[in-house]
Amino acid sequence: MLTISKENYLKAIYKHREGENLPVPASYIADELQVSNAAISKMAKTLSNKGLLEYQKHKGVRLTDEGEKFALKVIRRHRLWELFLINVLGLTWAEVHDEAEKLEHSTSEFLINKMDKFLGFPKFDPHGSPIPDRNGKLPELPSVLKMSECEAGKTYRVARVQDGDSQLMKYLTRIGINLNTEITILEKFSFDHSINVEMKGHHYLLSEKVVDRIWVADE
Amino acid sequence: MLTISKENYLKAIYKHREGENLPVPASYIADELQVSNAAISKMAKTLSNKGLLEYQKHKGVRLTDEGEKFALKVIRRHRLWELFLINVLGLTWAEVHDEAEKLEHSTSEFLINKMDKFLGFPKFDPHGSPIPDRNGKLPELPSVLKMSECEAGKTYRVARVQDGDSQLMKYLTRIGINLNTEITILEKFSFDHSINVEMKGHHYLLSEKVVDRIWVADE
DNA sequence: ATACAAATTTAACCATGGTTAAAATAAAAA
DNA sequence: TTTTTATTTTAACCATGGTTAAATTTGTAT
Ligand SMILES: [Mn+2]
Ligand SMILES: [Mn+2]
Ligand SMILES: [Mn+2]
Ligand SMILES: [Mn+2]
Repeated sequence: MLTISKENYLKAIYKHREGENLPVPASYIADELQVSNAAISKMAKTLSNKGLLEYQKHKGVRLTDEGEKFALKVIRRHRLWELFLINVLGLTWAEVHDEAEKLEHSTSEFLINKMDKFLGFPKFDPHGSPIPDRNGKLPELPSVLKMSECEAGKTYRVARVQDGDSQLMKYLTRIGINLNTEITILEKFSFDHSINVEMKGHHYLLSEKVVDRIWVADE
Repeated sequence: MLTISKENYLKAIYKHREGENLPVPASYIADELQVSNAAISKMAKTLSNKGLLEYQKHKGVRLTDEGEKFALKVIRRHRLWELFLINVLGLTWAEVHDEAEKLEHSTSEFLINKMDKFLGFPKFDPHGSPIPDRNGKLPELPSVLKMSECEAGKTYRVARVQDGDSQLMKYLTRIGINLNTEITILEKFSFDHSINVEMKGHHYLLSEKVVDRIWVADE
């Protein structure tokens, strides 16, 4: 069994690339986990000695197959917990991430499989992120694009949002953005990358920070 | 927030006395937490400096009011999790303790209160142990006696069992002992403290180890 | 009262996962 | 190509929560 710290490192590394296995720079991990760069260098060695990372000095780290397996386990637990807390206990979009961040390290394989079954073997979590199955296999991903790359004039459907920032989640809830919400792009402003949209009869000017954290699909 | 270790220490100390606030010997805690006596001495100082324990060398430790408050919070989380896992996910009597032992340290006040409400503010956990409410108040305890102190010839109802040993829990399940099971004491053997009982038409010889971990009430 | 045994505490040590400050390396600019 | 800046690594240090072995205290028998 890995420690909580090690699980968080592997998850952070996986999240950065999510798909392609490109080297992840130390500073990204440091930022994500809120620790110093020095801590990353040290842990990179440790995890690399355990065979979970490929690590060459000054070249960032990459997950080995073994490392990826562990990362996917943690992500599976995280995402199943988020869905479970919403479906069963009625928590909100904005509330589940922080709870899942802790529960993901205290959940046995046995328990998470029970939860998975209870939920009907879901393929996506409440933020639209894919849930690895018990073998670590991800579902086929729908084709999505970042809202910042949308075409003006077209209408899209929200397919995924970046969770983790509960402020952002509250804001989205507040203005009524949820998974599958239909949004029409009215105008894109290149000087600050904000986007003017129409949604349920209302107009909103969404800042760069927001449109960079929402993925949409053709309706 | 306390660390996982500190939460476990406080819980272990509370569990030893469960009611009267008598000093708890170091060796009991060491045994319960599977650490050395030396670790207990050190932690006793630490927790006493934090105002959670009264500690005088060679005289054991006692929880302060503050310490007891924290212990009860951990116990609340533990017992609510056990009930939740049985009621919602269908885990068994024998399975829940170990899961709860980990989840109890990763559950926010917010989440545990949601669970409490979801379960209908239960007063007892699946093993018959009382659940502290959100203010740390315990329900009134039913009058029970240890099975080892029962009278031959009388019939009792199982009111509480000591969880924590999953082997024991499996054994009890195996022979059909559950909360509220009716048991008639046939004969007590003083030479090894075993007891011969009748239950659902079957006879069983229960060892001292077993009868010492079951509490019953008059039917 | 003395000796012995048991329980407890101290001392010295260790692994883990952090920190800050300095050194080294890589990348970007001049 | 040289200089400057940004990133990463190393070094020295620290807190936490463990360990074992030795010393101390307490309780029990003689
Ligand atoms: Mn999340
Ligand atoms: Mn986490
Ligand atoms: Mn339990
Ligand atoms: Mn525990």
